[in-house]
Amino acid sequence: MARLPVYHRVLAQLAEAGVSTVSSEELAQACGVSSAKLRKDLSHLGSYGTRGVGYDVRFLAYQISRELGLTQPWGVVIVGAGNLGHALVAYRGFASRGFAIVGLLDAHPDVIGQRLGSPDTQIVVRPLADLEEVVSAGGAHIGVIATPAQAAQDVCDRLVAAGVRSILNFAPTVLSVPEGVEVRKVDLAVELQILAFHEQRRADSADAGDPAETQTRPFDQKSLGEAINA
Amino acid sequence: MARLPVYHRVLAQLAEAGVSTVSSEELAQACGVSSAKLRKDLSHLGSYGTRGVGYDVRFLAYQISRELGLTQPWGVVIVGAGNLGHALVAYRGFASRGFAIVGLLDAHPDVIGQRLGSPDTQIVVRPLADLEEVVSAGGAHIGVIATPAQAAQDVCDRLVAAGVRSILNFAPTVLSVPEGVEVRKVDLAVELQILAFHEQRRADSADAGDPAETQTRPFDQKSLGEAINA
DNA sequence: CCGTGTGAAATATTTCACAGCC
DNA sequence: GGCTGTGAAATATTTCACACGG
Repeated sequence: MARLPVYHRVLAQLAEAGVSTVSSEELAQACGVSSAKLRKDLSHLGSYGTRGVGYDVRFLAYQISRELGLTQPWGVVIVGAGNLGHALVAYRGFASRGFAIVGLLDAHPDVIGQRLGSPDTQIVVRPLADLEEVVSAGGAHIGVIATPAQAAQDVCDRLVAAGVRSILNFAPTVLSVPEGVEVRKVDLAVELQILAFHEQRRADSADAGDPAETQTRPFDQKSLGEAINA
Repeated sequence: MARLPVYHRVLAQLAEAGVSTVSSEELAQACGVSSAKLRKDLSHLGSYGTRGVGYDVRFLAYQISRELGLTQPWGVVIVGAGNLGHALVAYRGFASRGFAIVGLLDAHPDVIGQRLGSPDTQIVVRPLADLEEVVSAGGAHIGVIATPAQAAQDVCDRLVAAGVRSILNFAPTVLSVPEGVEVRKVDLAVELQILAFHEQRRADSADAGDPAETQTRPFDQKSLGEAINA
């Protein structure tokens, strides 16, 4: 479960829109969760709401950002300057949430030295060999792996050896890391496959009533659905 | 939960490496899950293993692909031809799993008409106005939103109106969709924030033993950690 | 009144542990 | 003997429903 960041983003948007107070019901709706779940989540942070009124938007946003560690800057190293690496560098959401890209690395000679990013936050692609130096000089806390699957484990090992303990992996591979290192992964094909599964389920239930068809798929659709859902 | 796609990918890799049989223990390790969980997940599909032996790699891979609906091709429309759109078009993992990009759309005049993709699977950026036509002509089942947050809800509405019922959203916004439409979202900033949270927790526990410091953060770290974990 | 905060109940998921089959 | 498949137990998460404070 990772809903705090969503709450935070929605609160930031509300604040920008000039809203000063929200009820759990309103905020929950905007975040796509139930109000009971939202209140339970927030209750873990403390009692920041006012009964009969709701939550102060800016105050709650601040409390969540403190909780998430967004009040201090985190250095991010991105390994892989392909299309995905480019997309990450261009992504506006990082800087605004306290993430600073302290390095962008790639193994391919053609892209090394390339200058990316907006004029104010320019970044140069450096050779993969500089990884250790970039991590220690830049004080990077988080490593992002945007390389081909083949290179991912090696890059991961080097990031860990250099002291990085939080890794975001876009390569379609299961990384093995020592105890204490946190890995999160984003796999585009996996997301599409989950959607395909639901499409298929819809197609299947469209021919419900055909007994022969039902016979050839002798599993429990309900529990399988539960098994694959988020 | 969405582990079937991972099992499938690892099985495909094993098959390619010439492995013909795996035990739940081995496969689980390669997938980064416990063997009990793996067996429980697989038991929902049927009894495809052999006691005392394990699973036939190719057979199990096929059964999972059937389950996921990977045995038939799914059309994918990508809206947004920025860096992320480019990355998605370039991603090899789609075609190999039965996903065909039937259209790539963008609102920006500069990129319309641009040709992307490898020589064999070329794709041209078409104007956003063609969305409805591309969806119906291409028989698209899945829509991918890779636009700025601002445009996402409008694009989503048009995709749904055109008949798309499965959406993968990369824009940092909560989409509202009618009943029966499945939305999955990938938010890069959210992933980084979750990692930042863990970094912060580590930093906090580093100054454990300082009572004053503990006093100023009067929440239950354990349950919060549980609340944010995947 | 209204809406938060929260115990208690209902669900869901994960883990255990072992019977059963190859 | 080894490994799957699975009930039963242990955890975790979500939902309910309402007491309590502003």
